[in-house]
Amino acid sequence: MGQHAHTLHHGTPLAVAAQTALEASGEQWTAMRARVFDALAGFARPASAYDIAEALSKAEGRRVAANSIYRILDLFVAANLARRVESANAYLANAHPDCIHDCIFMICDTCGNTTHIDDDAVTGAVRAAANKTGFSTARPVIEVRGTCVECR
Amino acid sequence: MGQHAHTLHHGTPLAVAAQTALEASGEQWTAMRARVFDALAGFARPASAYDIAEALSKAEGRRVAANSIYRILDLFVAANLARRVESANAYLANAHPDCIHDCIFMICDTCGNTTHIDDDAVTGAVRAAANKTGFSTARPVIEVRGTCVECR
DNA sequence: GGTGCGAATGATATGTTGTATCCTGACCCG
DNA sequence: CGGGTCAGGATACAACATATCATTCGCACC
Repeated sequence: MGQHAHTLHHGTPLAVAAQTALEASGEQWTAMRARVFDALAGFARPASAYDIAEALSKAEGRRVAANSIYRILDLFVAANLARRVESANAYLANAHPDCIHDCIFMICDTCGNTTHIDDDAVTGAVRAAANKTGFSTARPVIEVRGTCVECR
Repeated sequence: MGQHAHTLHHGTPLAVAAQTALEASGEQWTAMRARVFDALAGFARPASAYDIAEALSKAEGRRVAANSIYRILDLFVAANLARRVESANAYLANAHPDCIHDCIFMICDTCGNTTHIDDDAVTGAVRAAANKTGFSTARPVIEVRGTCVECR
């Protein structure tokens, strides 16, 4: 198993790690971006851009438009601060922006809770299987739909 | 590698295999379903429900609404006649509806061409990794975004 | 032959997700 | 001051997906 030590952040330390990572990729850590990150991290489950727009609109007492959220989420994904869950059309904050993995998401079809594992042996096998056909892998999307322990 | 012999169908034999598989799952093979299947199979790349609706509308000289297509596609996916490509919000005809796999799609970000491999060792490893955490896997979504041989 | 039923499809409306375009305001720099 | 760049706002629209009710058709049954 490709296990290794992670620095897992949450709460304010997570936001700090996110800021560090975003700035490391040459982008600014603005107030708006901080609020979007906090909102995203505040969701227990994958949040859509519209979920975040709504949460922010409520919190700030003004209308925040979805396209602003998309812009910022795209930035976050590019900088590894957030991940897109393709099969849910939604996003998750990344708890360890400092290290890069192809991660495997497990999405509960009943409650929506989503966890992930980083298993480089498995993700590496997926990449290898694709590359063996001549395909050049940029980004594996590995998600597992099913039922979580609580909902079993 | 979990390779094994497949009966690969295309053209009319594929439609016949599809009909057989759909009827085996207790559903009717109607004229409309046959047309949707043909339209889907006629696309080289993953096709959205709207792509199919448009193709059918043109071919039949009448407006075919998207919801009819969605209904039929859902049926096809349930009966393994078609697959949904989650990261593309689109569908592909299954070239061998007779046997069931967790398959791995490779989607070219440049040209959109999509191929797949059936590698039970790899997909089994994904299922196993998820199940080891207590998660109960129903359906792995394994898709690889990247660049195909031609676009390299 | 009429009648009632269920399955498949049609018509329409609406909800959700994602982009495009143009504009404003802040900041920096010469 | 004047002009650049960048973040974000406003608006519109495109693309994807579902909900609801109506219609049609085949078929069993009387």
